[in-house]
Amino acid sequence: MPLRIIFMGTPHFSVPTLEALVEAGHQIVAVYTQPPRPAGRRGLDLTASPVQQAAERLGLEVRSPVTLRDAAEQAAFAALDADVAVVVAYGLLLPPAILAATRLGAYNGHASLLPRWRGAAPIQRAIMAGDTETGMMIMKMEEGLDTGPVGLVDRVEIGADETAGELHDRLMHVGGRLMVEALAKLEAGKLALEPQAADGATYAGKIAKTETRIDWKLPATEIHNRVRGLAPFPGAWCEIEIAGRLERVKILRSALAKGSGAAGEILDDRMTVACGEGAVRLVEIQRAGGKPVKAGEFLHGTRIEQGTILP
RNA sequence: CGCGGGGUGGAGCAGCCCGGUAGCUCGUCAGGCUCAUAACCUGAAGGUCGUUGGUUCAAAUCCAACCCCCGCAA
Repeated sequence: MPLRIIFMGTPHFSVPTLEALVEAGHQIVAVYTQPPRPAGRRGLDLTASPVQQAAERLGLEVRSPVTLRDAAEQAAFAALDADVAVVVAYGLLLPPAILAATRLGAYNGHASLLPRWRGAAPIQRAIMAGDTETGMMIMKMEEGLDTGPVGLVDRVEIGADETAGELHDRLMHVGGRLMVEALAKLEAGKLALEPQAADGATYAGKIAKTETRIDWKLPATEIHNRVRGLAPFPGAWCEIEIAGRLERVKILRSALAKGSGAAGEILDDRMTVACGEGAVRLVEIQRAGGKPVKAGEFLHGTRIEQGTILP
């Protein structure tokens, strides 16, 4: 039995779930997403969200209200007479009236092992914290931020060198499958909801730009985790003197290495940098104005002398 | 009209200010050496220097317009 579903999501992460629901034969009565925002360097172009682009490709109705707080929007939502709302990284708070406006309620796909990493950036925070395991959870939404009871869990190992981008891509597909499974159970009345653990809640706050600069005084493992957690977006960065000028470069991939020295010191001709404790090798780098390149290619055009101290 | 960097053989860069026969580190191909934790030696191929127009005896280099890429900021 197909369900009448309202889908709510915005970034790439949400798209596989939308596609999986369509694939599973459900009826998507409307897709809610964040309105097109100016993007790009010229400042003028409005760019539709990835979810909107996918919805239009699939021939689905798209709605992009700025808020769901006013009565008119809530009435329009309720008038869809949906069975369930499926929410994945939508980006807007859902007021109680919305949560209660479908027959079965609103269900959210979240990329962490709740109650750890509630909030905006669970994937990045998990890697930055050095977690070795995370997962996808399907929970019933409540008023609180990611506090609802959990219906399904799929645990996933985090590789020692895995980046947020890679983990993101894996989890979004896991999330799609898990949501389809959850809805099948829900429809059959077999979705058991369990309250989240009382202890261990942490919040995955948005990434602030002050966190993206690499501090070479930190231990190597922390720097490596930060590089992984911020790659490919927004990217951890540091400054390197190139041709006599300090230039900002993003570090998109690193590896833990042996060696020690003053924090920020280049230890060899392979971009191994001493940290406050231990060392990391810079593996993939992007100069301002350039595209990402392997450290080897970077060095073909730019000599970095051993003994240089990075600020 | 938000700020800024850039488009040079397959890759990453230099050369541009001070116009005059295209350079560096790699890669590729051929041969040698031989098994080297991103080897070494010798030789070779490969470029309308983003596009269009202008200035000039001469333009990668100066001028104008346009296309594309990227960093910051939103």
